[in-house]
Amino acid sequence: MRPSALQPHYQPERIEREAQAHWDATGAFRAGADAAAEARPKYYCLSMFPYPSGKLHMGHVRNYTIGDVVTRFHRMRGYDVLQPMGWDAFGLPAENAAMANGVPPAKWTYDNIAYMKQQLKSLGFAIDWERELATCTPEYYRWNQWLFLRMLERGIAYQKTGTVNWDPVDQTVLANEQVIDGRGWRTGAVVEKREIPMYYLGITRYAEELLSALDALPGWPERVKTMQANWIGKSVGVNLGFPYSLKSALDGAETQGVLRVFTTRADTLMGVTFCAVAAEHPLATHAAKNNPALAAFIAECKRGAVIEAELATQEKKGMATGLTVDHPISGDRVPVWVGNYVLMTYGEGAVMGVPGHDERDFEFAKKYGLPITQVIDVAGKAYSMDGWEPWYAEHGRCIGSGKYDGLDYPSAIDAIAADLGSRGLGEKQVTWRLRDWGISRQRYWGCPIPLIHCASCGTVPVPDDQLPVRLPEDLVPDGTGNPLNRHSAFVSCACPKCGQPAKRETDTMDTFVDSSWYYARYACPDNAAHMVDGRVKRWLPVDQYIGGIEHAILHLLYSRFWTKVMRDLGLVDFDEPFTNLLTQGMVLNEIFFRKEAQGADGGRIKYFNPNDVDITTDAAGKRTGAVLRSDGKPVDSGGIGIMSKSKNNGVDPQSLVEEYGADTARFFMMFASPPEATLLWSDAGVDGSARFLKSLWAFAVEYSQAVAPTLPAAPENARALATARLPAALAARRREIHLNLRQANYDLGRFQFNTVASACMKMLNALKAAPKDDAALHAEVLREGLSILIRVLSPITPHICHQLWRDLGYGEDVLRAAWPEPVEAALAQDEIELVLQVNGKLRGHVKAPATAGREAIEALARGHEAVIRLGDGRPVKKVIVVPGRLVNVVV
RNA sequence: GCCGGAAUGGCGGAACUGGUAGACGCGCCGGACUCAAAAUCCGGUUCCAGCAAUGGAGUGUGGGUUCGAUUCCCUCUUCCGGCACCA
Repeated sequence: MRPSALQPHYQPERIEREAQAHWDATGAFRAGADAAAEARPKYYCLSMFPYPSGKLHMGHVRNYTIGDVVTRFHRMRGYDVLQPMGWDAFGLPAENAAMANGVPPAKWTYDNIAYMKQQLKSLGFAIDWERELATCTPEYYRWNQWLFLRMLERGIAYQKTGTVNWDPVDQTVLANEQVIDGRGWRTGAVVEKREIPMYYLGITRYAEELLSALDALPGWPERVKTMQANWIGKSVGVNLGFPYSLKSALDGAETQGVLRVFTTRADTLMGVTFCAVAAEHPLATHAAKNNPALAAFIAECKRGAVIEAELATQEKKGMATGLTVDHPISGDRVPVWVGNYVLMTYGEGAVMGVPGHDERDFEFAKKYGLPITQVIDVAGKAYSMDGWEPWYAEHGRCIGSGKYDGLDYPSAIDAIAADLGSRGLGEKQVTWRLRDWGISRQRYWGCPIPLIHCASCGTVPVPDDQLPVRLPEDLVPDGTGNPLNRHSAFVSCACPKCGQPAKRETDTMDTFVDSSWYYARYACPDNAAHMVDGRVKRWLPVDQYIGGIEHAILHLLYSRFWTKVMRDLGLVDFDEPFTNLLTQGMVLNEIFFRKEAQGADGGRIKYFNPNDVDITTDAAGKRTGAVLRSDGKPVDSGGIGIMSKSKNNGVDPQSLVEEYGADTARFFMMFASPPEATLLWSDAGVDGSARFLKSLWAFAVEYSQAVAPTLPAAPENARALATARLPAALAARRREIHLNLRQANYDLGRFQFNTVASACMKMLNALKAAPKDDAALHAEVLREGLSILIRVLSPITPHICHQLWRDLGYGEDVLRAAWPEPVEAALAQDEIELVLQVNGKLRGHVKAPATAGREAIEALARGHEAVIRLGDGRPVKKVIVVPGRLVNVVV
């Protein structure tokens, strides 16, 4: 076809508008659009859907550009690609916005979705928008409710109590994020722990499969699999009992009991000098009845943090209960302590204290003067009570353990477990760190839990034909508890069993429920009668899932669990939802804040956007501080952290797109760093990306007439340029093109897009440097080179490539072009240059025919001036030849 | 605290299986064009010594394996992510 006239100047705004209009008009990104598409192999490329927080942030742009590059690359390689998009639309920020602005969360959310969708469109992503979904719509969340009821029927969902943060002033449950230094974020009141009834999903039933199936996920990064395995935390040990008898304070009656503990170090059992229980443990409660000091200590422990990180870092404290239990082997009396470091949620809520061989117990014993005994000997090491040494915790042989002396770790555990078993006081056991998934949230903006509480029938599931339980969309939370509680139209209902007036459950589901199966719904978002249908079979599982590393554990684990539940219900026929996973590194930015002076209960922290902050430097250019531009007064540095609303350190990509265009924004995002790496945001360098695209455009304009009319579209395939007839200098440039193509293809395969961007820049540099002595041959090399460059670049900057492909006359639509492959003949060379090393140090280069053998190269090296000079007559000990790369002479 | 990861010029980063460290780009320096500026183009740019040829040092710290280590092993430091109610 004849090329149309290229605009003389690069006009991204116009090019991008036209390309997007073309894609819209042709329905370019509809997956499975017709029979021809269905005939191609499918490829499901999914990026984690965004929370509609208001505007896209850089993390989104990075995530979705990566997904788009993968999508477009596979499309050109012949796949029928599905890349859908939707909205993780329930959650806390909508309630916070409602409190701040008085706007209902629903309106705020839908407005945000409309704005962000337009932003996504302006970036030119190859998204099939016909499949768009939002989790806050009843059409979506009814299936959360439906599946929850199926889980309830099977006992996978069940009720028990759970601990929450309680703000006593606002009379409301707070998220962990809303607790700052133990105080409520709005009231500043000291937060209390509360035990309330909650619904749980039995993820621990799937612990074994969730762990072992990690091995069947070769397409997942090792680090994610390791994190998940550690989170699931399978440990094999011994569950053992310390018998005790208690005298009732009321009537003096003796009750017999057994304190259960779990340990992976049963071999150290004879070194037990105390036991420690959690503050919530029944023994602690019992002991506190007549012991006000202990009761006060327990109360203090219970007041403390809910968050594990805080529990783990707080000072280890304990108090004796005055109770003792009997050692299960020796029968010795062992004192029972309450320890603030013992977690009620792990194992039995009690641990045996072996200060001789556990660092935490050692510190605890030192602090409270409890005895320490050595019961494990490691050959050649001398034990001392004075200070902890890491080897104390190593495996060794038992000493000071009576009949077990001399046994090694496994045999000691076997012997001790056998003896405990014969007394009915213990057995080997597998314990998991993983806990069941508590999904109840005392919040408005979430999926209602479909239950009804009836005075006579108890808790009754909402019948399937009454689903969905619709969330009223016009409420405005005010921070004092769930507004659903006060909304009688929602709460009041009839009991489905007896018809009597009853109350609807007002807790909503954890938003992780919403995101645990959305990937399946994209296959059939329009099905009003079923959660999933046959179309899932074509698209699922997801071939490539892309999202932030911060989701490595929770979201991905919950999704895997949910998939297995759906499989066991016969809804899907695969075991794992995501075949390949790319964990994108986070986009970080600096954090600036001021602690504002406030009342007696401490200052609130106010965060400032880095865009509004100037860095001050000294004469040497070294950073001295930071000031807020608006008032010139200093702000504190909060270090570097993930871009987030709460830290106000996000950078709006919109301005970047408006100033430079989507292609530049996309190119820079890909060029700045490899996808998996953490990226500290800086827009220094955006200019370079813009310059490259401008320069590419100018180059295409300059040579469009020379290059355009002569050759068919993909000459490296259709009619190979004969390297032999090219002058050497021109052939060398052509070789660069194909070398960079080879490199780009390799890098695309491993998702290293920054070097793909580099390769494109190098290709343009090579084309610019191609000698023009022979105008016809020069034009042919350019014709081929540009066609390769435009196609390789098109997944990253699709708009400019769309336009250039047409205007240079390569074809109608670069989307339908075949992906280029390097031509072997173009890569071949007669003579190669080898690195010459003497004793491992670079001393020069030797040229050799490409066909030269080991001996010939060795001879060349021995005769080299540098080898003779540096060898200084010493005998050559060894010559190492790495074919095609280097020769190293050792003297 | 525990689990996972990262560290390379002034900056972002490259170096595929242990084989030329710093590709590509930014910034900076010098030059061309311009009345001037912007834009663009050309050259230089890890550090130290030297006019140069060249030599030495160098991939967070300290050690180890190897003819050869950014790459493998051990140690430490700092930073980032997760820790179950932010998403």
